[in-house]
Amino acid sequence: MAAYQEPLRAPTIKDVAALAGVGVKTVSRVLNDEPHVRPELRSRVLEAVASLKYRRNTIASSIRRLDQRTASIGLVVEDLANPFAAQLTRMVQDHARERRHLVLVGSSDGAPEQERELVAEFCSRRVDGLLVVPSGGDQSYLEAERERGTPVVFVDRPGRRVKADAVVSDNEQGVRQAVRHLAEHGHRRIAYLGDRQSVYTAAQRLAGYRAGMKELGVAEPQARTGLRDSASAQQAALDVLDTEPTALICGNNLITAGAVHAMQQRGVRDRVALVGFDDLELADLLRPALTVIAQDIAAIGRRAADLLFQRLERRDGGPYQRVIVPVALTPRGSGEIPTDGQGR
Amino acid sequence: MAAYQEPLRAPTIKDVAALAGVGVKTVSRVLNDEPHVRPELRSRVLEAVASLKYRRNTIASSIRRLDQRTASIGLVVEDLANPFAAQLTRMVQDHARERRHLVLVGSSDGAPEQERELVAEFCSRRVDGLLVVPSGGDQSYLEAERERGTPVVFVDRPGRRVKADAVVSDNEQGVRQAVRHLAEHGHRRIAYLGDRQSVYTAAQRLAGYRAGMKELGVAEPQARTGLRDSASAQQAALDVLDTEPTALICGNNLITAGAVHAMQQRGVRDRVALVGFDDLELADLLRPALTVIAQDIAAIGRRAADLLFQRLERRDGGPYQRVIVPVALTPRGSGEIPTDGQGR
DNA sequence: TTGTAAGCGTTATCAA
DNA sequence: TTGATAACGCTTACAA
Repeated sequence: MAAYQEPLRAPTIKDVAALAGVGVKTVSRVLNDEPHVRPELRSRVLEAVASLKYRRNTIASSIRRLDQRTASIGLVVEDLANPFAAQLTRMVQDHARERRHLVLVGSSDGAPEQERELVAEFCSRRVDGLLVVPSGGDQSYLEAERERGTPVVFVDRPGRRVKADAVVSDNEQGVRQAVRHLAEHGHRRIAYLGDRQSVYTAAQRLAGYRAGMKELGVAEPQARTGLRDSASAQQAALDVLDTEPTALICGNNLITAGAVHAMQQRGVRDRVALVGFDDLELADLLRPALTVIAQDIAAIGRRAADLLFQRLERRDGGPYQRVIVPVALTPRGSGEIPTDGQGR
Repeated sequence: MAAYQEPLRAPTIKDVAALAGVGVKTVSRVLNDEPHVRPELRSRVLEAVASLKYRRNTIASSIRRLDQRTASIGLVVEDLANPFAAQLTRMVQDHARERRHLVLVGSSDGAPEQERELVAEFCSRRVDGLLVVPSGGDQSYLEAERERGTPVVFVDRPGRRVKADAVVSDNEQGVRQAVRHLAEHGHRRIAYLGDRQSVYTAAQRLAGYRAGMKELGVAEPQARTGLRDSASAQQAALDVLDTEPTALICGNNLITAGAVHAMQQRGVRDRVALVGFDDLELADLLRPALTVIAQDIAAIGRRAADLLFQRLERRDGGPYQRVIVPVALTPRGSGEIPTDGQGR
């Protein structure tokens, strides 16, 4: 009579045992592929499992098992909608899947409290390990988790005031390489546009620019920093273009987008060289196509996942490591525009 | 002596009770904000919680609680590295967080077995609900989950052979609108490039193209389908351009990228109009900038999450719904190129 | 080889 | 208002 059907109680190991006519331990043995089960009983159990559509309650099993493992890991990124974070998450997922682990993800939006909150929720769910792209503030609160046996690996930037592994890109070398690349095409008046120096990666990249320019023997490099979005980058680029640089290096993809806008506005896309940090979806469709310093996101994800699972497998994983992943300069046109005597 | 420190056992509700000098039930009451606890005891419990750094084991609590809720949901997308999936996931996360739920994510890569496997893992963890971007094949296997009380909402495409809610974009109207838009700029020779018709969205979009062209009174619309990647789209676009259309509509962003390449190769970017389905990161940096039919990913994510949580809140959520989310044509230049008498 | 009983950390029951 | 005790679904210890 009732249109609404009460949901069926999910079958338990007991139901399976009863149907198969064996004890619960035998069912447990079969489900966990433990030895010492007569083939006949095994098949009877499997039949019962199939006919009841039994599905093991992983979370119940984890609370009892000695290692308390949940076969899940937590990942905190800054913003999952951002392509870097999305690709990273995908990589982490793939590596987690190989180890039969599931991934809980959350976005911190760069806010330390949100980061902490997510970590707390993950730990409340007893994830086996944590992968964190740390926001500002410090990560000392993670010491407590680590002491309780939850390993942490930082990604993209090292954590602060906490001992843990970290996997980061070689930001400095990347920009340095960009400077050299432009120098090879005759540039010396190379300006730099960067994000706030409080951001770890931004500071590293700026350092790379300075080091590169020093190497080039340019006394007064021109760097504009503190650019937090595309619009401010565009404005800064317009200002900088007035000083007639022959080349521009942009510290991240938002800045690159702003700079391209500015260059189009000034009509100098074909005359001023441009190298951007981070690859962009349509980089090769622009004219000239964008030369970029591309991060090896696949490698970052793999190394981070490997480190985490390594610590998970043997509790004493050795000293904490900082892995530095090389970046690759990808020439597509905009970084190979020669000076043609336009600079001084 | 040992360099390696044995991880501390995480404190339990019992430890808290002992320290506070109360029974475990009282602690549980405090943690769950239940009434009938003397303020004095409450504060003693909270003190103990703080000093032990106690953190409730959510998974243990879920196995005992009557509703068996885990405060987590599962999301299966095709490929998290894809911007559509990434933005969708972000939206779902935000809405889940509002309801204090966590999100487990996985990528199916469009493979039905991977989709099933992910769903199985999620259900094994007893997620409260499922959000699924269905792959090919059918989703009848989800009936079992729904019967056991796990609601399912399909996203982007409806599931097959299973009754469940679905939230999809208005693909047909979108392309139809694109045809009208181009017609308003004088076009009649409008060609269409689309993905395999076995893909739900591709079939809908093609239907929109056909309907639009019929409305326009064009007897023989020119559609090329079956394009599964950028390279094949580029080749198809080259072929199609030989027939001298005055405008092109592309069924998804991979195809759009291929078509833009082809148009640049032929040097017709400024002469042939272009409208693409799906927005692209740098669409406004191209010259001419790309006119696109943009999906409202925020709305899709919100509606899907709302439907799911609605079913979660009252078990009898009413009849299954198919929500159709409007898309928006975003003019940026490439879709507003006039025919200039180049077409016939 | 198999099954019974205890126990994981929590919430539910119910008597005090 | 409080807490002892049972129970959740599972694994582990141990006895048969």
